[in-house]
Amino acid sequence: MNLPPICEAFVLHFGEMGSRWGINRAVGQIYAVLFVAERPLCADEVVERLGISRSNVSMGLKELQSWNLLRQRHIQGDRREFFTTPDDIYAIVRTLVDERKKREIDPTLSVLRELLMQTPGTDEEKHAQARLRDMHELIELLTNWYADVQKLETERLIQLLSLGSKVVKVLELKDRLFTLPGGKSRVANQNSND
Amino acid sequence: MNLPPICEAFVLHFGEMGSRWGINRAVGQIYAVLFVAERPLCADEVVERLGISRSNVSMGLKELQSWNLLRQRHIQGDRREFFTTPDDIYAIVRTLVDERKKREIDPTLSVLRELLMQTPGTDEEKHAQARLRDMHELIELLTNWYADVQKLETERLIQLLSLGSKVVKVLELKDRLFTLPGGKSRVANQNSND
DNA sequence: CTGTATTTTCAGATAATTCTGAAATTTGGA
DNA sequence: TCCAAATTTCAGAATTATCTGAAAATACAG
Repeated sequence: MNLPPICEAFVLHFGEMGSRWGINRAVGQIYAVLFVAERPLCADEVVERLGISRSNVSMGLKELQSWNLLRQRHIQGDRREFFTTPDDIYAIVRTLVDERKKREIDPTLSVLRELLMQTPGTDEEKHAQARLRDMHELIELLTNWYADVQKLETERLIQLLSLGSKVVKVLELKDRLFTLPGGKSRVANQNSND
Repeated sequence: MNLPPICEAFVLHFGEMGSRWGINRAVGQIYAVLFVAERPLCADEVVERLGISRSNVSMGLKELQSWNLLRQRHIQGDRREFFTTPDDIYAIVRTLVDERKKREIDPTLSVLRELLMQTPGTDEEKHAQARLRDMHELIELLTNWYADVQKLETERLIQLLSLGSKVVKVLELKDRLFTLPGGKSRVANQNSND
């Protein structure tokens, strides 16, 4: 691997981590190399830095492109294509989450919905459906939250995340205002599940 | 596969999805079978339902246990061990996130910190460190948010998530209150990054 | 302690994924 | 159009991961 020590350590770690997700080692390493590079690199430069075959890099770049994780650059008078990762790391994470959602969550939701439509034949199936309903509800809660929060500008998102659970103080206040002394909520809570 | 249609469809999908994460197909299927089962199952019952070898089930159960994803039950006068998933799906997701964080995020954070301590030898390394610093900062923001929110009771968590970006209205109000007419924030924002 | 039910381990078989080099294709300039 | 640089494709090799059956280990009643 033809990289300065800091970059090499990062690339190796990132490749390793990538392989714990659905992404294979080479693809993870290619992304890491582009992520730390000062300028866009062409495929042959990636080959040189990682010491893997040209065809492997070609396939890896294609895969990363299918995830929308790369930007392409053309340099005047040069036929090669150059690749970078977006400068804005928040944009990278948004893309990553969007794509994983599209590939993993959405199909799961549609399977769950389909199975919840079916008429259970036995008590066993009835119970299974109840479990799937819980799962469906939770995934919807999470994806709706994400869809909502995703619309925010990065600065607002950072504010929101920095606040963490302190937001709950607002909720507690709201509860105090809208709850009768007995403890029962005055307003029905659509997400209450017990 | 010896399961009613609804269960079978779910188990197959879940196994498929599991294999896109670091988890292999059999392990995903074992978890799915236990998740939809009406009562705790012993290893042989899992074998019967999935049609895979006894040893594969044994290894799969061990792996799931190392993720803290199973509860064990002993039945009076029965030598076998019975397994279930927790009833509370929120508890399941919390465990899942905790474990993934422990295995993937924490090691990454420590690699990033280590690399950021090193003295860069070249401009290339200096630039790489700047990128790693961005990544480190973002991961910290996300994990701190999670650590904070994780402490909430499930009902509060649901409230918080249901609110989504509506929380931001509070932030906007806060900004209006604490911002001078010129537009510059009156209070320094520790997380501003532009 | 003995015998049996149950679980675990692990070497080798099987299957799946990843990687490569060579050939085919595409691209853009002359 | 033709040529050469650049990229992509793909069959088979190399590597990894997964699965199995048989053997070993463990647990527990009597």
